[in-house]
Amino acid sequence: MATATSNHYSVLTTPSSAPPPHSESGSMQQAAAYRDAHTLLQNDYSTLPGGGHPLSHAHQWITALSHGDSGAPWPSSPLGEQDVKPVLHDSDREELQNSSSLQQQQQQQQQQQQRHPHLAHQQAHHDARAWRTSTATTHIPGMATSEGQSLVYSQSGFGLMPGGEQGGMHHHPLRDEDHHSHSPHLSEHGGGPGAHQQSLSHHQHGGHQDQSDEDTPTSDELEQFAKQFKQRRIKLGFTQADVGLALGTLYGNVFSQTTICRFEALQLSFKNMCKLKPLLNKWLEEADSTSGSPTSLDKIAAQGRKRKKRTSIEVGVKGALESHFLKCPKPGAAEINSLADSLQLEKEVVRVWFCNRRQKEKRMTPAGGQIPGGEDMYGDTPPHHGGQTPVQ
DNA sequence: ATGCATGAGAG
DNA sequence: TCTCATGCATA
Repeated sequence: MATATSNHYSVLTTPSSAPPPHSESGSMQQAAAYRDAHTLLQNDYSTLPGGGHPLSHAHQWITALSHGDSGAPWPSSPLGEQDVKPVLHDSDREELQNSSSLQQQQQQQQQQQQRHPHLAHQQAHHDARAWRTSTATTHIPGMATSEGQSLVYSQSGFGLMPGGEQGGMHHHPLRDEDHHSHSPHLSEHGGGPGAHQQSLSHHQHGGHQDQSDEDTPTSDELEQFAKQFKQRRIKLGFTQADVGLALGTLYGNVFSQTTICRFEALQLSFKNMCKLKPLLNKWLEEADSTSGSPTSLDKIAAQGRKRKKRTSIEVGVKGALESHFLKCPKPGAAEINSLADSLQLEKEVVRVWFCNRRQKEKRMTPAGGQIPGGEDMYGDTPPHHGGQTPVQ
């Protein structure tokens, strides 16, 4: 049946100290102490015996940002050197951004760094799915942008939103909602993520507000950029991981190889793509100008955190899950329970599987060949909460 | 390159 | 609880 992790994860609790890093313990009780030998071996996870505060890896720096950009924003915690991030050059982000040279007209020098005590609003109320289905429908209304909410990510600290401002970026082409039964998808980028060069370069702005179209990347622009980026990156001899780390030194915002990869493959949500683009754009400039010089790429030690071992779901089980997904993308707790029971999986695993599955459907360039614009996908149609109903 | 997982934030 | 951004671990 399921592989190693069906029952319990290797729990090698150290006899000395093993403070469960999980602050939450509502749904996963047993999960309080995964300690995988692998993890422990690969990364020197010191479980902070003293401080004991479960820092959430990358999220640490939100605290640092509050200090402003004083060189090395890394709090590095009281532990000293567990994750000191040597910010080599604290290049001025402002100036560099102004000098956008080789890229498009995208200039968002307006990066106001608003550090609230909390930095919230991670999810704007817009729907970021199917962002490349630009010309989806004809209706595309003005879409009142929620000006009030700052789209500042809790993680971005700086205003690196493409909109320059935080008030005008929820107007991407929303794939026709589920209501629309028609979708003149002209995206004929046949072949998937590798052969898209479509020409839907048009702006979905109904010609209303919005300060400038330049700063709101269209799906097409993003595609082109991603492609171009990858090309340059490879030409310069950098790996995706390198870029991720470099972003850390440039912005204090480290990203993993995974994220870079997904960016290049356009496997992120529109919003996410927009957020990352300026960063990567800047990196390109940096890398370009520095090409030839010994760019000191630092290897930042991986932050520690115990992770549950990845559950490998068997193909058969996966198939079953997919079948259910087709019928009901959003199963309720009860259904998840029964499913988990019949499939002999943990409820959490099933729940997460569905979550991930939904996410996968939302990003474009779906693996399954789900071409955006190909009508509506599964009966998404969440008949509730206007929270995610973008079109207003 | 991608599958499963974590966690913040919102409802 | 869900979504969404993100990443460790792995195929």
